[in-house]
Amino acid sequence: MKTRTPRERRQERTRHDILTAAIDIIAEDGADQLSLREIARRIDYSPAALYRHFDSKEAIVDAVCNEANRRLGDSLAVVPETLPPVEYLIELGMAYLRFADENPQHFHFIATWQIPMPPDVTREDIEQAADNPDDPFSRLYRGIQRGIDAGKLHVRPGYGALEMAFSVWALAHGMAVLQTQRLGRMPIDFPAANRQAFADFITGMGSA
Amino acid sequence: MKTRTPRERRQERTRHDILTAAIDIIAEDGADQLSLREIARRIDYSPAALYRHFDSKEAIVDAVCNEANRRLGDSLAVVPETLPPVEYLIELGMAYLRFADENPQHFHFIATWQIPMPPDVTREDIEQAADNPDDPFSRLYRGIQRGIDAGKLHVRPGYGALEMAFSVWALAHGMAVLQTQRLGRMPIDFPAANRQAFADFITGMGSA
DNA sequence: ATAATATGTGAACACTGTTCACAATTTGAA
DNA sequence: TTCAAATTGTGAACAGTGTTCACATATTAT
Repeated sequence: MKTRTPRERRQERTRHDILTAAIDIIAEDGADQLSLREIARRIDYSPAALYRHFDSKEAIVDAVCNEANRRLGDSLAVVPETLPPVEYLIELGMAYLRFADENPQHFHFIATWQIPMPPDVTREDIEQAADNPDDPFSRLYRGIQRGIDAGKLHVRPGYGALEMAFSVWALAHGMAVLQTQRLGRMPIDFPAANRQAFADFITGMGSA
Repeated sequence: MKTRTPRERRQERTRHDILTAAIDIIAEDGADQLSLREIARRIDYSPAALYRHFDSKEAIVDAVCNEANRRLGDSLAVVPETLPPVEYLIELGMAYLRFADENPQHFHFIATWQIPMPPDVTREDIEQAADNPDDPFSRLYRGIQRGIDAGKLHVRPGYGALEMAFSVWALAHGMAVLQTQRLGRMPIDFPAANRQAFADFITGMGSA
């Protein structure tokens, strides 16, 4: 049964309207202006009606986060995987920063919101999840492994692909947070400096 | 006139009580449980009374942020400045991460809250502020400069001490954010991995 | 003693997320 | 077609939030 009933289609459409309204509010007025009443106002529903489609505001915010994460994946997808490993990792980081710069509200939202982690994540889980072609972290993870395979990144005891991926992610994330929220007005040519920082970090990870 | 009037002493004490209550609430129940009414309840005032001492909740939060920043400065101060530059920078980063790990609520608060930056910051401003011995960023900045002077860090066109300090700060900040809020349950030996990442980054910044 | 200032309060306002009894609609089956 | 069941939307209410304001009290300075 691939085709859905009218009711399910309407339900899906309403869910979509709610999320679209939420995303618009965030983009226009910022995340702290997001309220159930404002969402309801925009889509001509009563505030209580939202509870027929989402369990809570938190559920709506989670859905918005997932959508933002999907868009981040799209932004990272433009980096061609045919690039040599080192260049690929640098461009991946730059794409991450571009996303944060062009969608500051959404990025701040992602960066701020508490995402509960599944309590136990094993290395096997991560290996398997790495197959997901669109997941942002998986993209980075595969890029790191290509760098290792090409001999450009140097594995050390207790410091393998996962640790490298985490560290590079942390560098990019920290840059994005500081630039969008805090130190963005410093007299720095951020794109140039960021590119150099990525290059230095990857160089350091490749030294014997 | 160094000695203050009784009224000023009471005023100062009340301000201190308010901030202490706010910090306690954050430490005990988390930043989202911080409300003026709960602060007032704890110090036996009416909510309206807080407005005789602070302009708004935001003003209270700003003061808490400053206090948290001061404590961060204390945590960084334990790293002896007599260490060789590279080791000093690594230990400074580790101290930053230790602070975030041991005061997750306060760190999340600092990391989350929007601090408005003075609109224009010049290099001269930063050079002067670098004299402040206790400011966390200044500490890092001076450590970077020691590394440069010792020939351990390699200055490039458009990538000097300020850019290096910003990048190292970003790496540490990103690690702290991800570990305390997001990926802390990954199967990684974080202290060891973080140390290696700092070392790699600094190595990379020293390569010709 | 008196006028000026500072400090604290209760009540109210406009918000927020959430719940709930109730009505209207849509659905699936007899 | 009829009828019961499930779904969807609503207004009202509740407890909570930050904030304001007229009013009373207490402290200071003249």
